[in-house]
Amino acid sequence: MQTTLPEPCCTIDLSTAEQARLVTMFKALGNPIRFEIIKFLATHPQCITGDIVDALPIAQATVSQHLKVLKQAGWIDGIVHGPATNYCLHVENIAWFKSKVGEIL
Amino acid sequence: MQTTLPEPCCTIDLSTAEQARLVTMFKALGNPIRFEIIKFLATHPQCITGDIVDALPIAQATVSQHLKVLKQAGWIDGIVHGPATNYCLHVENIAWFKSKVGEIL
DNA sequence: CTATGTTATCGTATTTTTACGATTAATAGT
DNA sequence: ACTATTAATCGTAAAAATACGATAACATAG
Repeated sequence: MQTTLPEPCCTIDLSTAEQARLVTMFKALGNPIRFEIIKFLATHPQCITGDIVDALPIAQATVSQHLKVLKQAGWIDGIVHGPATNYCLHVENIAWFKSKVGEIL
Repeated sequence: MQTTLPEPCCTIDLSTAEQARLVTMFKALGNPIRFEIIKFLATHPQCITGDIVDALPIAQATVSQHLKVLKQAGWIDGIVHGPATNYCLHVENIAWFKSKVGEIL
């Protein structure tokens, strides 16, 4: 009953680095708190860490950790402004993500 | 130096259930092996579990587990055909994912 | 220089994910 | 019914993610 492996119907053009970057972006948004942060930033552009902390039911240290993950994944950008940090969505990377997902799926 | 929380610039229309579903889909693809499986299915439509196992460097039990995660997340569909299972991408759910991501980001 | 406000990092406990071998389940062929 | 083939599930060990309090770092105000 074993069928031979069908020939590929097409190829996907994606470098190892690009694929790793995509997986990292998927992983970063695969967490309810981080998704909430992205949603918050989408509706509240240019807010500081404290605003995000206030909007969430978790400790400041944990929020900071999640922001780090989102930043390293490329979803957000943090600009230090005085003692505070302004966070915003990284529009270029988000566009790249959507474009690549559209190519593949 | 504390700024007041800026007013939301817009709202995002997303039910709790939809948001949970999106997070689950992001999480499922946030794993290198599962991403590879999706890529494999995109280029090799209608193959069986064994084909996927052969294409990956991990044990059959682990592949089966990953397939379950992808199926529960809605990325793929498994149709039992004799002793084997044919897997394919769940095109409707994928379209839904892309559409929602486009709305939000 | 000191105090304050803001955020990041450290150390750690708990939970979740990942991977494996072994076993079970289910179907098809003889 | 018996055997072979295919895939899912079980039990479990190891690794990674998540959350917290405490502390450190850094800029600004006084």
